[in-house]
Amino acid sequence: SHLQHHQMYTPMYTHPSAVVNTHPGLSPHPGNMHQSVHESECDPRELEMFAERFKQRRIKLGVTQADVGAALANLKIPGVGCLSQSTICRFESLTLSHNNMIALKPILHTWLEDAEKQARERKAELENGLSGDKRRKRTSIAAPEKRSLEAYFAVQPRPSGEKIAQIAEKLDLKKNVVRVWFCNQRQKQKRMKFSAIAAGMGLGHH
DNA sequence: TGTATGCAAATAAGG
DNA sequence: CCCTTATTTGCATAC
Repeated sequence: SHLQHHQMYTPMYTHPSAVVNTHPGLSPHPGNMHQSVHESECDPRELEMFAERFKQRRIKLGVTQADVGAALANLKIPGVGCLSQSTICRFESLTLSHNNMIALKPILHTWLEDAEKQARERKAELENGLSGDKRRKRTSIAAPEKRSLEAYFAVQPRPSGEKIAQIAEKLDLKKNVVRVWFCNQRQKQKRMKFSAIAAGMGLGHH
């Protein structure tokens, strides 16, 4: 239960095979992929090379990270929609978790092949009506609302569903947004408590 | 103007 | 349906 360890994909010195799992004794389960397919492609080295080559080829195509992210939706792969510029950027710089890198690799690989193929065919006709695809939306909670939520949290960190609905209405936010906010706030609280303890143990700095 | 990044929403998966 | 824990992304905004 180590929170906040968003173990980034560390390019160097990672053993080719001893990765993937965050918890030695717990369930691995990234969905339920059959890791038997091709494990050679999980090699950090291989990923590092792919990411670099991907960027080179992308630039050669004259496409931006944002373009790639948006274009992924046109690929129409089952569970794949578009991604943000941020994510593409992080993939190229290997600042995503190792598992995340592995999950995204085949998708970006497909896009690259497709894009180069089209470029070859001078198929100059971009985006048509297109993609009824969904991108994960991120709500931006304004400062005033955030302050109110913090005030509610201070008095009651775990409001009932009823209370949450009430707060949501008062702040003009979706109930689910408020519910998730409280969940995330609880996680944050826990992280803070941990780092505070760590600091108290002298593991911190100062 | 494209690219990084910090902070933290949204999701996944087991209860 | 909601929670927790672990993770995956995206908005905003700094380079």
